[in-house]
Amino acid sequence: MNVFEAMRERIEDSLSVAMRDAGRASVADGADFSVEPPRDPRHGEVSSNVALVRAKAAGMKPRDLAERVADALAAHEDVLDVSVAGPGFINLRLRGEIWRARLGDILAAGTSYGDSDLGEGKKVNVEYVSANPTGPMHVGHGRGAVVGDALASLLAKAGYAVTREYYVNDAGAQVDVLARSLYHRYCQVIDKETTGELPDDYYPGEYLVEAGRALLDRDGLKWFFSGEDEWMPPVRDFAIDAMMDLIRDDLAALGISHDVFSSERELAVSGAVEEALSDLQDRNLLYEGVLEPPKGRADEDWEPRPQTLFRSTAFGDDTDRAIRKSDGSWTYFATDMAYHRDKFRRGFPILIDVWGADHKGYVKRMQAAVDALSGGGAAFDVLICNLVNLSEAGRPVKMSKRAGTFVTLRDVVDRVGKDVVRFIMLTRGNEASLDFDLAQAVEQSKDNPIFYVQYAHARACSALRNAAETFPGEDFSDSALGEAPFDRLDEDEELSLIRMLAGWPRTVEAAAEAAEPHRIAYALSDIAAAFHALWNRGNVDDDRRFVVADDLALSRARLALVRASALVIASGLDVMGVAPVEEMR
RNA sequence: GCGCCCGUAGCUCAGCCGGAUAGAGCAGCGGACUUCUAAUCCGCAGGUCGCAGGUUCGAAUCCUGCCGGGCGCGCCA
Repeated sequence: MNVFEAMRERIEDSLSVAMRDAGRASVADGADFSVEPPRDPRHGEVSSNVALVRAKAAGMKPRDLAERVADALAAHEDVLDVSVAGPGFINLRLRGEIWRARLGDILAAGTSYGDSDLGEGKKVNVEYVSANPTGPMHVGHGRGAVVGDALASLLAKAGYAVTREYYVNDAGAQVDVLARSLYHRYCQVIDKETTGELPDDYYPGEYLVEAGRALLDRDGLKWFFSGEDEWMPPVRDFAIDAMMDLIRDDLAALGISHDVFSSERELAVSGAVEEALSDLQDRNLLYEGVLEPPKGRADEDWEPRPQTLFRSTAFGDDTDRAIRKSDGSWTYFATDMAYHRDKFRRGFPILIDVWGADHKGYVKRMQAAVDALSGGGAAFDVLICNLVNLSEAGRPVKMSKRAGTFVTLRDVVDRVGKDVVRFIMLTRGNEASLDFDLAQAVEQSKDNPIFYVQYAHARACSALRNAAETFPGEDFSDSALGEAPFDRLDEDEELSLIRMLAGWPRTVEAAAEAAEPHRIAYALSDIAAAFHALWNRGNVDDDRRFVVADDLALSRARLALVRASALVIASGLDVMGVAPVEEMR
């Protein structure tokens, strides 16, 4: 049970009662008012602004309406105390049992506590990573990967049917360059002397030397004496496969696997682009035109050129967009439009893309395109992930591909571990830039949020281990603790932690609705803080330890709270893709 | 020039679709350990929410205009 949602319904009922008693017509219902824990605990346990929001429609002063609703609420058995405060807030205190009973819910549900049907099983496609298959992933890609993956898990927890998708940009000039780079390495492996140095515009990474050897192993000297026309297609395929293997390995190291990989090239050859454009053509959204040069920027190479344009300005874009290059091939935008149309037509009414900050300027045109191609039927959202600034003990890590000092995502994951990387990547909103300090990330102190949260979980496990020693033979399983006498939990700090845990379903839903997985990290930090505070009381006062040797019943009740805290933390870590630890040693 | 993002305590940042006296961590100061791991906790101090208007019962939040910073701006993906 979600206490706040349950109270929302009671407030709705009380509102109707109040209106009827006042001789007013009932006001249309809806979720336009808040039911939430107030920031200041002196304002009660549950607070609502319903009277402020509905006063106008009710034709009453906010405080008058609040008084009436409060009177109706006061009659409810679960409500201990109601007051009207400030401009017309209704503040409630509930019977302790309402809160305590949530411990039973948590112990019964385990880490699936907080699961919600908010999404009503609607299909959502989350496209993330989509790094070009030209080399290993860098740290910036890693952020998009973690944010996308956590968002997908979050939406799944909130009741959406989520598909995790990767768009492989395996078409266009860059994969040809990749193929040439690989071919060059292949030739170098065979005969370094005659092949010569790697040209400047080729991909320089060592990983292509390995791929070159692998190509030699597979095909022998077959391509060494042939012309580019001949070797390009097979070598390109080989290169893309090799790079995708590399990327999949990098992702696996982060614990990420996608459900669907979509190929740009397959899309281009399947005629999907022509279909999409013909859709637009039919609706008169394509035309031949000449774009204005961008203002305020001197561009020597600018030449006015008539080209096929998509009327994206009709959907809020700043300028219309080209769909064909001068060599006759499609622009990236054209294939990407076809791709998004394809996703929509595969039955996803909700599309979410996770992109890097360098693609921010691309958002409007894609929104315009999805709008046009779905006839407004698709909800499309883009999460932009800002830069990651890597540092080491406060000093920025300088990276240069040429100097060979480039730090890859894999380097970082191998250094600090996947769980640390994932957690750190979620400690900021995705649009804010993120400082990632390699030294601080593994520091064992409260400066390090992942340590702080993991430590709380470990401590909880420790308390349970201790209980098993103190009370040999006693059953401290989740189901046994679910039967503990919760009414023994009557101290303010205990109740305050219980209320925090009871708010977990609300946190999950709010984070999912806002598509902000980082909120989970913040919520876990809050819960960990409350848990640590509770723990420490036991250091000051023996009677307040979780395990009290001469009072089994009290111990069981407290351990139920301890276990419930661990389960909620584990539930949040699960959304983040982080494994909870049971001890820190 | 245009577009998007950002500007909150000395520092790094939260702030849920407008809500009550703006929060947390770090740094600073003062306390709590013969530990269910003190790897933690408690307290104190610290703010014209960039500036100026507007919208309204109420604005850090929404709107407009400035100031300051970042990113992007026809055929690269």
